[in-house]
Amino acid sequence: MVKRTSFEGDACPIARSLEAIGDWWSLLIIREALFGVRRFGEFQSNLGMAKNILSVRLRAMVDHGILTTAPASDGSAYQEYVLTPKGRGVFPVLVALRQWSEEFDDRPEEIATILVDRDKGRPVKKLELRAEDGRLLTPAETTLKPRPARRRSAG
Amino acid sequence: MVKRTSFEGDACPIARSLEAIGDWWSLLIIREALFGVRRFGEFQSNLGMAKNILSVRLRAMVDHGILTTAPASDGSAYQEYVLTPKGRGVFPVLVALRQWSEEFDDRPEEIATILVDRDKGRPVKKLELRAEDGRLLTPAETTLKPRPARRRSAG
DNA sequence: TTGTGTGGTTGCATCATAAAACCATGCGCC
DNA sequence: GGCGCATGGTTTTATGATGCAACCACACAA
Repeated sequence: MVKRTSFEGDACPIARSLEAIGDWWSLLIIREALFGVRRFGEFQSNLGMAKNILSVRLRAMVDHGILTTAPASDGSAYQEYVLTPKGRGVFPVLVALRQWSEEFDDRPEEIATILVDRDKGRPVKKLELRAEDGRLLTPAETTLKPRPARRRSAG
Repeated sequence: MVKRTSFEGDACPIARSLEAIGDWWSLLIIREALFGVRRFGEFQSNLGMAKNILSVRLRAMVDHGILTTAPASDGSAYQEYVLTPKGRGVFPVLVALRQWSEEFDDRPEEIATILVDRDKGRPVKKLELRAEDGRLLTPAETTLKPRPARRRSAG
């Protein structure tokens, strides 16, 4: 197989996420969707991507439960693509990517926008990883444990 | 050009991040590196990926300042690949991907590991986006603003 | 019926990826 | 000091993914 090695059966949750949204376009499509974009043509012109690729990606994300097709909404007879809760759950990933760029990009002056708290107009805080008791955690202060079996092994 | 449309000059920081780490393997390589993997062969066998691709990815990430090559460390005469601060800064992205999978994966029982606080052995908290004053923010409570110009326009 | 706009699908050229073969170096061994 | 083997890659070659352009389908209007 010279296929693009699927991570579908992988036990690592990171690999499993990448299986769904780890390609070039999906995260940008979700970014647009979070801004309220719903129509095929709007995705296409905003992202400047090929229509066939967009078509394939939208369908894949619908299959993954990230998007849903809604029959209409503003009168026109075409369907729309709206985020499911699973799709909206990608938001922290996008924020993490954004903040990584803001912190480490070699040409930060080329970054056009900052993410702000809508109420105050002030930049948001950096995402922080905290322990159950609220302690800030560095990567080294974390570790992986085997997932505990579900009670009754989920019959 | 039928190239894989580069986002290099894009003003969106998310696109810029994806330009560097948005491909199939880079994030998994960084995941391994955060676990302490440093050697070519170890990356290769842990990830089960083709050696040529690994070679290309490692070089690209070195070029991007995510990894550095260290001449040696444990006696053997080969070089190693170690994360830079920029590389370690990817950690929140990986955590966000992991948590997305944990929350929304269709087959969560296939996820093998959970991320825990090393001290207490307890699961870490979900990443949260907060305003400057500490208020929890939903996507809808955020917005984008043009980046303010640097003082003196960085003459 | 023709024309236009939206929402796609199809065809074909090109690029990226993957597997395997090959090459280079270091090292144990005799 | 030549032989085999492990490590760390590079080259070769086949195929899947991507991108552009052209085409098709449907709704609506004149």
